[in-house]
Amino acid sequence: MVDINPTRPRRDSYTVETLLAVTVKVFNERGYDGTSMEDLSRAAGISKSSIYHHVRGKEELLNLAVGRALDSLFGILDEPAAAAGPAAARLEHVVRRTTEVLIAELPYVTLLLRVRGNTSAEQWALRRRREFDHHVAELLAAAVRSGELRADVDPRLATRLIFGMINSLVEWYRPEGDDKGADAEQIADAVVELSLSGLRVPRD
Amino acid sequence: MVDINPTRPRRDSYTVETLLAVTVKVFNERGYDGTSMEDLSRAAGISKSSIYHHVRGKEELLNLAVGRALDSLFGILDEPAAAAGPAAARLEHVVRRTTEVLIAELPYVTLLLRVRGNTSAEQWALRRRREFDHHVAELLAAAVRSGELRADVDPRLATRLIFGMINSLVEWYRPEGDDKGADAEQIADAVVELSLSGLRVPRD
DNA sequence: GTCTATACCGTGATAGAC
DNA sequence: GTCTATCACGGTATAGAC
Repeated sequence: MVDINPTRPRRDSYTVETLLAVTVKVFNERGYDGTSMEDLSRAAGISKSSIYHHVRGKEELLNLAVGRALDSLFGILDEPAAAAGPAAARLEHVVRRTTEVLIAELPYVTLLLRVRGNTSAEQWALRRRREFDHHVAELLAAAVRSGELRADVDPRLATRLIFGMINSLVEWYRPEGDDKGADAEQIADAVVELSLSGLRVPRD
Repeated sequence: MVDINPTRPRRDSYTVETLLAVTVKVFNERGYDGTSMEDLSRAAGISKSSIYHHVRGKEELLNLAVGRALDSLFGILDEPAAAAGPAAARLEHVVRRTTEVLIAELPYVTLLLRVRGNTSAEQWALRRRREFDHHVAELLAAAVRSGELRADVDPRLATRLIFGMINSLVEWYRPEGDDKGADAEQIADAVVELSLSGLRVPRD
């Protein structure tokens, strides 16, 4: 008989997937470098050496986590609404979806955003993040050229500030209850509204 | 004869201040936990044990750095333009000055923003940061109540997003050349403009 | 104020039994 | 698939000479 909820780690028998979920939680609490294999074994409820049965070591756990986050983010760029139509509408879609994906994959994206580039695998993650940002900056620049967005703010700078706004979610957002979807909706609205229309009351 | 530039660390004879400058740089590159005393001694050009002559240990260096960043930030709230006048104008001043201070004290604020709360000193730093944010959220809420800002965005959420935008500077901004002040001005303008008016072209 | 030498402990990782 | 036992290494920190 198959387990009803395969994403929740069960004591007695881990898979890489369930072990990863526990691991990422601890990494985010204590930082990657601040987490020892001892910490992980305690959190998972198994011995250190049992962890090595599932993965090569600590760094492999990090790679699996950030890889998953990157896949989710790049998936957004392939969505129809991000690939065709007026540039400003495509931008709005990417901004909204990035916010939603960040919330849906919160632990994994959190870890991705904290990677500093100490190892070569981390540097690869940083390069892919820059690639994603660059793609969005292109979109924003196109919207400026077509007159849909203001020309008096540097597209690169604006892109960075908007991502700063979105990415900062990992610093404070904590899912509560079962209406995580509604939460995400409300926050995504605020992000889109703030970045496109601003806080000031409209004059008309 | 007194040294011309006491903020630049000289080989042969460190002070706590000059040692701190080197330390913070390395902490930001490799992460606090990822930095060993060996790393610090190599970067400073003195032996490990010489470092212990100046400070009690690694954690004291962290405390000194984040304390300095917090002092700079809280100094903003005492400025006249932040303490009196219409709420929206006070908010705009705090947003602009926070951006400027962050750029002026970049290495120290960067370290502050990366603190995760592993030790009690780090938890204290997190509490003070929240205190600062709370103060600004109050300002924003007051501006909403007086009708100066839109009422359809939650003040707490808006505050967090704006700080997210500002704080994200530490992830990518690198001072270049000698016009650091001009840089700061341009970025602060963009932050204020984006958060208050948004990217969309005005309709009037 | 700096050095060399070293104590001591926690770390990531392995061996081999069950 | 998990365990206990153990290893080699690198970490923070200290002692004491110059």
